[in-house]
Amino acid sequence: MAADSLSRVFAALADPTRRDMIARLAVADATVNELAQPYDVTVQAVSKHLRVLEDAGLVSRTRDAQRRPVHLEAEVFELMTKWIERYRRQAEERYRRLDDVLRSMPDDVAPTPPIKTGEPS
Amino acid sequence: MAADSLSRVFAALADPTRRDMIARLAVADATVNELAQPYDVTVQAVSKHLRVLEDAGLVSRTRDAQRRPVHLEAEVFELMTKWIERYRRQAEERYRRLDDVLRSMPDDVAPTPPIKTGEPS
DNA sequence: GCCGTCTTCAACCAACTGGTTGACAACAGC
DNA sequence: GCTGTTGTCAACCAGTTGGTTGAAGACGGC
Repeated sequence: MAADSLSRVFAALADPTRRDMIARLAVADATVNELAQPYDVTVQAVSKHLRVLEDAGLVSRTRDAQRRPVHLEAEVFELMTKWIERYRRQAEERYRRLDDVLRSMPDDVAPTPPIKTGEPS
Repeated sequence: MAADSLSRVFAALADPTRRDMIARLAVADATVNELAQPYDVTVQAVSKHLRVLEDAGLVSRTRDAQRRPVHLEAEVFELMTKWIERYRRQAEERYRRLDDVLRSMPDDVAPTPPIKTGEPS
């Protein structure tokens, strides 16, 4: 299913709790317990969320005794912005081009497909 | 669940088929049938995908007789880029600041802060 | 008015998700 | 060596998702 990395990243960020964790990790690294604090869920649930984020490459976990500090890996964001920007630009350019075409179109070229109707000759 | 708009947008883009549709819609508007052509799924499945994209505000559908041309709404992309860029910048700045601190830190200053920040021990 | 085309609606199904509880592994400290 | 803390693994459950088939709605053409 969502095997490709882009799908994993988008899916990971589709959850508000996970986005909030990202927001907090942008400020400082944190342990699983610390991350779990503000939410009304078990530590296990948070651990699962972190796994999703880790699989998406958005965070990494190191070892510090029995603690597992979580660290934000912001580079992956570029993957997304690249994808997004690509199509945003493409769409924008298309609109621009379409505008030009419409503006330069003489009256006798109707935008109505001249298929078998009262033929516009 | 994914009630907020940001979640809907991310979730919508977490599917490769839907991302592919976006890519094609960036080139030109298309009908449901046209969109369904390349994929090995039923038209109904594609219609469902389009509903997800529409709910996320990524596409809009107009009426043209019994056809429903699908149109890409690229503005929503900004919502995402804004979110992403915010935390990417924040994380980057944090790393920069941390770098400064480490660089300017004399040996006799213990790196143990009163609050638990990501201290590299 | 009927037919064919394009599209959606409804019901159903398998798989995934986000949550739970319970057990257990790893480690610091006493 | 026990004990407490931190975190993960496993099994389970309800709800969502992405797909299917079948029926029906909306419309142009004849």
